[in-house]
Amino acid sequence: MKEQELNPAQREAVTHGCGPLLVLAGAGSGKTRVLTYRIAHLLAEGSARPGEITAVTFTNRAAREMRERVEHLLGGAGHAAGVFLGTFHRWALEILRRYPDAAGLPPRFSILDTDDQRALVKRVMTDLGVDAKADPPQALLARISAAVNTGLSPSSLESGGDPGREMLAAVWRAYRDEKRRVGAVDFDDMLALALEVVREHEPVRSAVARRARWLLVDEFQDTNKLQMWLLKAVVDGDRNITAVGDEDQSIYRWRGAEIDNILTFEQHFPGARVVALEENYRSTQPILDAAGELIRQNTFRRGKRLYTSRSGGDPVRLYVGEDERAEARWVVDRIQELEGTFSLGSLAVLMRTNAQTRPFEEELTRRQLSYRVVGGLRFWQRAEVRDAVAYLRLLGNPADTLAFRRVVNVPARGIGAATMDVLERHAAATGLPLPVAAAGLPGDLTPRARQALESFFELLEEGRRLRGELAAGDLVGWLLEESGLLSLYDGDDPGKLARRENLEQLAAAVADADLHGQTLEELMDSIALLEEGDEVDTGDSVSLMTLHAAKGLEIDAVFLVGLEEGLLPHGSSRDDPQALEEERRLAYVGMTRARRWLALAAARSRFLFGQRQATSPSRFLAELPATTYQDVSDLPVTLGRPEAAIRSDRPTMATGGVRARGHVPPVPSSRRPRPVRATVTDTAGNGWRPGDRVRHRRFGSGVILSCQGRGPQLKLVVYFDRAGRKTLVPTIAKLEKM
DNA sequence: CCTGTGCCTGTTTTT
DNA sequence: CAGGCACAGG
Repeated sequence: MKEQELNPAQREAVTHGCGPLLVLAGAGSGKTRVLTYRIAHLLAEGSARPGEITAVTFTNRAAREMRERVEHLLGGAGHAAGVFLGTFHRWALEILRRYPDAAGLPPRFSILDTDDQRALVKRVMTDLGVDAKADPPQALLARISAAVNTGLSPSSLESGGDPGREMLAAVWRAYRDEKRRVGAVDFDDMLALALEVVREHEPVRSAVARRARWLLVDEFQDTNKLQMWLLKAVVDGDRNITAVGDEDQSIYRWRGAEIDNILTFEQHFPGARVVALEENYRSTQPILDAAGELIRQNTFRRGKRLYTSRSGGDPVRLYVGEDERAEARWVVDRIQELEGTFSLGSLAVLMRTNAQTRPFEEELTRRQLSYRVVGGLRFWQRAEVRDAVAYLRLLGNPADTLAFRRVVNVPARGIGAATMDVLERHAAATGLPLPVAAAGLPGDLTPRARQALESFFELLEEGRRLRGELAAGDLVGWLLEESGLLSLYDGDDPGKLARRENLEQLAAAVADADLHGQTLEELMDSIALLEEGDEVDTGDSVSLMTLHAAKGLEIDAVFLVGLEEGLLPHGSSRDDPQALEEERRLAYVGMTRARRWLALAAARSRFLFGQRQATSPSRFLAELPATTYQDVSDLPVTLGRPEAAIRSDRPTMATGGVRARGHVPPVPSSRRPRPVRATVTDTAGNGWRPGDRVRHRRFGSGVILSCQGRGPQLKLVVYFDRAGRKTLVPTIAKLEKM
């Protein structure tokens, strides 16, 4: 261990002994260095055995990087083999994979991706008779996710008689039941179920705690409530938790991140030592000055000031162009100039939304500069790859309804809506998961459909048999061939060729993983957990990416573009002071990625919404003192403070930085449940009775089989003449008596 | 049962 | 401008 390579604050953090430790690590202050040295230190000193260290990050990229650096410090690959080093989700998933019984899951439970989630919620909504037009499934899913991540349950939403919340609770409950039935978990479930298991099964908890006797958490500012509870549940004994983070870089509030977790760390872990890292080793002084001035405007922070011991550096540039094409032209002009100094691979254009890449792509293409869009449509998200993965999921989990629905007719086998209706009805009648019911080949199928289903299930059976015999890569190859997935893309138009290549790449990836000793199950977990930045090749091309995707990166020259009201800060944060602060942090994160060159850019008009619209410069630009940048626009630029910024509607803070205890921030309007129109046709007041004939807008007429619950929670089981058995909540469903 | 067309609507970030 | 959805025609 070479501890002399650390500055005094870093050394203090690295060599800290037992007990909670909070490291407030400003941007570029050596946060990863502290984490990796601390792990290496614990091992080298003999304080910890590898199997007692659990280090949790937010991205696979960070985990991988940390492992490499720890192993390097310890003298080579494999030296940190026993250390758990992975993302929160991977950690939770490992707990669930090891103790599926405790979580009430089948041994080979599937993992739903966002598309599956949306499809399932949509389905559940139609079953409940909720109008998907009024409430898009994604919106409900987002609210469910927010609720899960704050530890709520469906019943906690039901009080108060708000029909919108009741509807949400009903959808949530049905969605949850459906996942159970299907034997699948979604992303949020991983955390929620892991927490549940750990809380309710002491042997599991203590096993996890032993493995995490030394617990280290990266990017602590982005932990949410569930994650905090999970950490607290497994930290015992000496409470050796090391949390590293920077409140100024908290950018996942919309996903449940609680900036309070880092602001009030000492209340959660009394007696914690706090170490602040304020010396920046990344950026030049002008960049730090501008970024510091911006973030100073935030109130939800502890407050710190980064400094660097190096002097000099290029001034920060500001360019405001006529429109987004002028903005792109200016940026690419600079890129061409900088190409002499930096390699293309160390230049990046950062933006708020994915949609902003287009003009840059066009301009870069025009000048034949190579670029890559980080996190566009990702490999594992492509339709053909997801189809193949769905087949694999079905092999492992015969009850995987989502996977079944996805591929039962891919390639087309003549199983359309009519056949699916028969199957759904059969599944509802027998109470079996859809694919299991379908495998029983119910009687009222047309001969053609029966034939098609039969061969589909034979294929799956054969696949399950071959799983034991073939190497995983060969199994996938066989599957692609036999299922007809590959031949779907026969021919040589470029689209088909690309798809075929993707499928071949999938088979290659599986074969490769196989060689590395991963089972097919493990590989599929990895696929499900794969994310942003994981497939970034290190080729020499300019990166275009969102600010979120840039988190944790270090880039020689940064262009932060689209600094306009409505974009950055984004329009969705308009009425919410906390959301506005997060937008400011987002800009701050972007600026502090830059090592040596930083430019800020905006356009005066932008093509949005199908038409050209005038835009005004971001308030963040007005917040920068004119001395912190050099305006190089070819148009006169006036940076006024927009009305919203002048209105002092920011919550008041205790002086000194940390928010006053007990202060409850106002509920942001965007989070407040929106009233939803509920058609209550039960105006007579004497309710519904079994045997009553009813009519539903979509399902037609039917008869009530049974009633459960009362009041707004009343659920009816109705047998519809056309659509079969459905469970409906009459306060939500448009149901009328006949 | 599958595919193509045309209308409508809704726009953020993603482990 | 895009993607989703409903409907018509093959």
